[in-house]
Formats: sequence, C-alpha cells, structure tokens
Amino acid sequence: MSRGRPLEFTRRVREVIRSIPRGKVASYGQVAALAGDARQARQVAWILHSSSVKEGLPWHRVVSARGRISLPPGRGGREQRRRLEAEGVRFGPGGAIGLERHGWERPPAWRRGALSRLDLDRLGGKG
DNA sequence: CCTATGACAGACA
DNA sequence: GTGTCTGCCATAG
Repeated sequence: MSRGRPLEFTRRVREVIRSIPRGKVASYGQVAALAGDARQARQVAWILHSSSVKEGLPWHRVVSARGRISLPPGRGGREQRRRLEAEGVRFGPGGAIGLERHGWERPPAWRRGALSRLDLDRLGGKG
C-alpha cells in the first residue's frame, strides 16, 4: 500500500471489521461501503491479505457476498471456517453460510455508497 | 506507462 | 443453484 500516510480508507475498513458482531458475517463489499466506498471491495480483500493489518481484527467474519469463504482452505480458509463455527456460525452443504441468519445488518442503500460517513454508531452501537 | 493479478460483486446463460 | 464474463481499482512487476 502507499506508505507515507495512514490511508484513511484502510483505517475505516479496520474499524468496520472490528464492529462486526460475534457470530455475524459481512461481505467485502459491505465492509467497503461502510468504510466509505462501495467499489473498494477488492481492496478490502487486499488489505486483509496483509497480516499486519488484519492483526487483532475479526478478519474471519468477512466473507464473499454469496456467503462463502473466498480464502482457499490451505491458505487460511480452513482456519476461517473453524473460527466461525466456534462462534456458532453454521455452514450448509457446499460451504454456504446462511446470510439470512448470520449476515450482518444490510442498510437499504449501502450498495450505492450512500453511507459515506461511518454509520457505525447505529450499526455497531445498537446491534 | 503498460500488463497481470486478486480473500470481490453483479449480470447473465 | 452453478459456471462464465465483465466491471472495478489498488498493487506488483
């Protein structure tokens, strides 16, 4: 990443991920949107790719929009699933997570990037 | 500067 | 519900 400045987006991504409740999962796109830019889903993945950034974060609660673990089993996916199951997240046949049950809140307009500023007060504070 | 890559997501067959 | 293709954008080479 571009060193030189903390990159506010990255900072926000970390805050969002930290706000994901235990036993819930959020998609990369959702995290990106809540962090201020819905098109940065791939960058959220990139950020999580950096171990120094994901340290101390519930990174395992971030999955694809289809409710699937995008991380290959041999590259941490195994670990991710184990952690999620430890939180009570149940996987269906084929490794699909029931987003209806375990998905984090989905605001109506988060897809359009309408939530530029952190609405985490609402999302995380209220639960 | 240009091409390739990626822990994505949406549209479509 | 699955497989492919396209759009997206920061990093890496």
